[in-house]
Amino acid sequence: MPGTDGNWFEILHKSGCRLTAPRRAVVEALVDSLHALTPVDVFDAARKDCPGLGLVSVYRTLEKLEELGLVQRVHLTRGCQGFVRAANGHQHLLICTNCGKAVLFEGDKLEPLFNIVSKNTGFQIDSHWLQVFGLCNACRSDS
Amino acid sequence: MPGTDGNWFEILHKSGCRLTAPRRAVVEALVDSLHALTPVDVFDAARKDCPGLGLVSVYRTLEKLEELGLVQRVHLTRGCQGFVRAANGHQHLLICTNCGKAVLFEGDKLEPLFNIVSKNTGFQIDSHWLQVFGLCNACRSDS
DNA sequence: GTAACTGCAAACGCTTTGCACCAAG
DNA sequence: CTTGGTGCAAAGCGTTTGCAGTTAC
Repeated sequence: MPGTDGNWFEILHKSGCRLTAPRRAVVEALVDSLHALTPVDVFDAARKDCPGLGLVSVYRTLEKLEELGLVQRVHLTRGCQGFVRAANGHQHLLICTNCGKAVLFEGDKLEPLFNIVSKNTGFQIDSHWLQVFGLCNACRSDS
Repeated sequence: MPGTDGNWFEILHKSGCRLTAPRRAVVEALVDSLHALTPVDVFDAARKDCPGLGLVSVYRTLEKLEELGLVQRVHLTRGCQGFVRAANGHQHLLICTNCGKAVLFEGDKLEPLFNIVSKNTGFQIDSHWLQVFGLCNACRSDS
């Protein structure tokens, strides 16, 4: 859903943050991207808008965005340095293992499974976390 | 499933690894544990069996065990430094957010969901990854 | 004017690498 | 004897922190 960046600025503003050029650039980089981005990826992208930007500001803005639930981490086999726009409600991440494209999909259907698991294990289940890996349309055609 | 450590040694041996004291200690620490362990956790536990053990050997053994599919990473919100015994087949991880207890459960039921997602997104789905968080029986009673 | 934000440099912590020695097979 | 494994120390790298100057509001 493009065009939601106005909301992000509004949310940031409402939580007492100032809308500086470096922060704007970082936000734009993440809102515009359909891929999971590492801090350095964000840095590189945002530097085009704001050449003086420092990596530190990227980290600090990412932290704030994660705190506000606007951005979430992507966990890959080799680490969890990726960030994408956060899912709303019961959405989950689908990631292309070739190009890194990230898509959200609905996954409400898990509750029945959790009820069974809860009964069998005695756990009180609070949250879950599903990531699916595969090849996107474009990358399938290439191979 | 306790008592599977014999298999691990056999598998290691068959893939050309030598069964040294440090390696044995690291393997024992992981086989015995029902919790996700960080490299340092493993280090501490394994040092009881093998006092001269170095952290480096823990890293190197973990790498080998992951390579052989005997151990898998646990991804938590703040990082992915945890290791537990790997799941067999279609099992998934259930983790207690209080004590770190890790339990495996069957989760075959996801295929229908993936078929729908695949149809909707054009992705070819290769693998998935489900982790569930909650409180285990013991930790529920405590609170 | 005030408090939040900035970039820089230094500090930090976890992980990896180089190396000489050791031990399993 | 060969080759893989070991511990140590140092290097590496991504992230965090301290700080003085800057800027949104």
